[in-house]
Amino acid sequence: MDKPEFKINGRIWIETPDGKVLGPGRVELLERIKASGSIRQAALQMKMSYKQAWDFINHMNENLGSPVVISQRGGKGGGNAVVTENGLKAIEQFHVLQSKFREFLKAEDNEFTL
Amino acid sequence: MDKPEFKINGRIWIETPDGKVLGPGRVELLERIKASGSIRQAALQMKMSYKQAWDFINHMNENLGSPVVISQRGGKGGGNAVVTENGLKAIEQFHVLQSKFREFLKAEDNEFTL
DNA sequence: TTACGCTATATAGAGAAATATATAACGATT
DNA sequence: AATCGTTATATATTTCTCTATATAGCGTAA
Repeated sequence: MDKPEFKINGRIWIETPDGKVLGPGRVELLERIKASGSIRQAALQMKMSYKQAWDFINHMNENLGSPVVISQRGGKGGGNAVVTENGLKAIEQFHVLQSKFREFLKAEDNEFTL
Repeated sequence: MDKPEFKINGRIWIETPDGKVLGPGRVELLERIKASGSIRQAALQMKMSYKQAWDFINHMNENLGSPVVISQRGGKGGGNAVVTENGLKAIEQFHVLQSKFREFLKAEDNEFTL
């Protein structure tokens, strides 16, 4: 049969009254900062401009209760960035949500047929 | 405490190997075409350019198995557009999905706290 | 004290995406 | 035949977003 294959897909994020504050991209950014200790390197890895990465982090730091990344300039290596405890919790909790969402999508995947 | 209020939000859509083919906006467009009998009027109501509306419809017609909108030019009123049986099914099924998704979001809404 | 590489910030520029505009085609109605 | 409002299509323009670029600030280490 030439029935087209429809796939249900989607995206979830966390928002405050000020708008989106955390989503898959920002979480990946946090994880890469955690791994590399550098905003710049994380941005490069994701082929994202440093400015965008910095804007994301700044926005998260200001809207996620307490900072998720603490950065310093100067010193060994020129500076560094570390993910805070709060940031680690954000990563963890978003992963849980994302996992449940994937289950939802999987469960509904055969529910759309024309 | 000044714990910020986090809201989980998201978006779902239907896609084929060629990309997104149906989402909340396109469904609303179909509904307005159904109600008005006009692509132009539906686009105006949604403050969307006619071209964008037409492109959406064209893409849906070509990727949703069979056409969802049939349009004619000339004649009484200058022309008209009607939503097909297939289009009605698409609207209906997407609403079902969307409803389940809202339930999912609601259920998970307290699951993100920092 | 100089060099290094990163953070921090502003501004300019490129690219993409949406909109606006223009034009042709069409058929019932008058 | 002339009119009308819409569909259909192409092109130009605008708007927006992202990227690129430039510059300053910083502290450790050589």
